[in-house]
Amino acid sequence: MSVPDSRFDQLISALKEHNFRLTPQRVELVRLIAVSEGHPSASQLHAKIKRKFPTMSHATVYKTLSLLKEINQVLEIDLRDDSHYDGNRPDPHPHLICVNCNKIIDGELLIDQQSIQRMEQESGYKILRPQISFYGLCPDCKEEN
Amino acid sequence: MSVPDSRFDQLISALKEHNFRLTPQRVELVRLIAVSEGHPSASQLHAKIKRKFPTMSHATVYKTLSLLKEINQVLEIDLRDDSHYDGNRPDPHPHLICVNCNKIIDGELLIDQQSIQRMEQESGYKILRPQISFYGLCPDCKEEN
DNA sequence: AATATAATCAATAATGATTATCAATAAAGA
DNA sequence: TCTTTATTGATAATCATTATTGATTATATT
Repeated sequence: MSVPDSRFDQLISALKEHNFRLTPQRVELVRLIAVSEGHPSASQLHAKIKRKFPTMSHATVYKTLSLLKEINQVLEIDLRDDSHYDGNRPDPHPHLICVNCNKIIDGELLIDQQSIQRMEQESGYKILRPQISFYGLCPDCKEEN
Repeated sequence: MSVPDSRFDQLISALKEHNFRLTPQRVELVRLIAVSEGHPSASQLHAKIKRKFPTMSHATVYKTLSLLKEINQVLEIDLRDDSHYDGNRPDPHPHLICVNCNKIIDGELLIDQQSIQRMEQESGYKILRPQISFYGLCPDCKEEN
């Protein structure tokens, strides 16, 4: 009870809370997300899940990721050719994205909650999902110049 | 001299500085960007520029926008189906994007330069272009629930 | 001016991630 | 077990963006 749930359990609970059905495909995708390191793309997740569910289609992966995104359990990292997902840290945080090799890592940046509230008040928007991307050069690609 | 250049002049100067040629098509696109209000998409800019240059192709618009993006004169706002551009405020600032009607407005958020430098040091990345998007509901769409 | 070189343009086709459709299937609760 | 209805999966469609290529234009050099 006082022990924090595993990431897997958190995700499953979130799906239940929102009355989404727990299909085997979903459970497996959630498992993959929970154990994933880094920031896999939809295609990469699809490739992995096909080992257990050879008939799994792209559309299903996309739909499940959309669900999880909507209930704020995964962050989407919009790249031009290929969205990636962060399933281990649902809290808003920035990503550093290499414009040369596309490597993505988590960034640490204190996001002032008060500033966000002020922005909501001034704009009248209800903010649902922050997406903070810093495009630049990773250490390796920085040297290649 | 002490009077700040117009946005148009700034953009033209930036292109010159980087030794990009000033073709009539580019000058016109820059003009459209300088006078644009809001956050036009590549298609919208293309539609406008076709009035003066009926043969202008999409590719040329994209290439010119890419140039301007690289020299940090326009911010790209990556939406899934359709990138939009902010050509009037090249300084990093957030955008509020309605997930329902796609309306985009500028946000005001003080981005602590020190935090960014710290993030660069910790990660080893060289940050070139921040992109900060807050997805949510605009005032109109907020009510429709 | 004339020529050589390089940049840019425009038209077309190709790419490829994402989404729509819809019949078949299966989860969840009675 | 039965019923309801969300979900799945196969297929095809969409559509922004990019690649390609040959023609055109600007720039530099003589």
